[in-house]
Amino acid sequence: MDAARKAAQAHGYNGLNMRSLAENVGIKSASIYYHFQSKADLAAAVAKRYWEDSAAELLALEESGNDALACLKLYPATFRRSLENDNRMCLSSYMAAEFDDLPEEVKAEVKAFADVNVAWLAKMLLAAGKASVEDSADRARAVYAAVVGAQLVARSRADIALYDAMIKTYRAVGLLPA
Amino acid sequence: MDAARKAAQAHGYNGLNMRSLAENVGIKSASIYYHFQSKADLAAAVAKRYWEDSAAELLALEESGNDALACLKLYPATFRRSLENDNRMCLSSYMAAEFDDLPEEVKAEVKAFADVNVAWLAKMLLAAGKASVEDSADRARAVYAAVVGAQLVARSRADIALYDAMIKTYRAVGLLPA
DNA sequence: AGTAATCTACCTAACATTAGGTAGGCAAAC
DNA sequence: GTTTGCCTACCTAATGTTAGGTAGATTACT
Repeated sequence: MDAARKAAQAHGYNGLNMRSLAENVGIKSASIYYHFQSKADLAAAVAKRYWEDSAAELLALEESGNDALACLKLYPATFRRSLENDNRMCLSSYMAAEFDDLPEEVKAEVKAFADVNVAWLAKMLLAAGKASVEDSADRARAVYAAVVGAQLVARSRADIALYDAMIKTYRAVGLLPA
Repeated sequence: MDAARKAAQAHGYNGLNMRSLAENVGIKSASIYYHFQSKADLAAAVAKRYWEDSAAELLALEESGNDALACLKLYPATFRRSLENDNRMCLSSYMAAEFDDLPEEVKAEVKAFADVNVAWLAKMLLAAGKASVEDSADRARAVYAAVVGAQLVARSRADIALYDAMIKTYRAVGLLPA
């Protein structure tokens, strides 16, 4: 599943390949079917674990003694790590592009990732006094989309500095707390 | 090429398929190879026309009597149109996700689209007094990334209202002129 | 304790389908 | 009469997936 996640973060659902995945893990592709019913099933499991890990990471951040403002400042780093990891991108972002061609079961998990992130951001924005109860959800979605976009653009140039520059600008204009 | 563009906007380079493309146009897939040497060649041509059309559209906007500020206000509408068109997305954004697996010739055209858009945005931001000479490029890239991200997120929910809400928030925080 | 049954995690070999791509031919247009 | 645009009929490689089998560990039964 870890290898599958990495592959999907680099090549998407469509580019995820049972044979090379198996090869990476050191087994034959047929053996994958002992663990997962289908490629869709595998991808759904991977996407599920992906947002669960993200949720756990965000919760840990929240409970690590950092206040809401500090958490918000650290948020872009979570997306930066994908780029650091061989210029990969967020699994959910890649699959958002492929969305119309995704099996239903995968779609649901992809949505969940965005939901988890937006909900966390909304909570933090509210707690940090950066948004009101009414607009925290909207603000959170905007922040999420902007960060996702920055990652996508930076990836297409394989340039993390570009990501950093965009995040910096988001902060300068007040989309993200400085 | 028009059909290929539409297909690529919905399914990406990887999802672009010579057979169904030919079928859509009413010819056989072999006949495509009379016009284009390869799938990569076709995709490069499509991507090239795509950014050329975008450049022409932005130039037209600029020369239509609108001032820089008005142009900036209209910019998000260009990305909105893709969503209006059967929930498609920007060709360049989709291919930015697929970037590592793209043929060299296609990569170049995908980059060109972003360059054209960022350059235009930088020019407008500067002219509208929304950025200085030093930071107009950075600001432009941030705007571009944010809009791209909003389109990606909205597409994954097939919800244009979501796109509008995010653009509205970008304006509220000052990333885009209100 | 020793044997039988079952489970685990993989294998080889093939399946059907789809992909991009090619060779050569045919008909209309210039 | 050559160029244009398309065709039929393939090819090769790759895809997800299945069938059938196997070595070794685990469990159940006598």
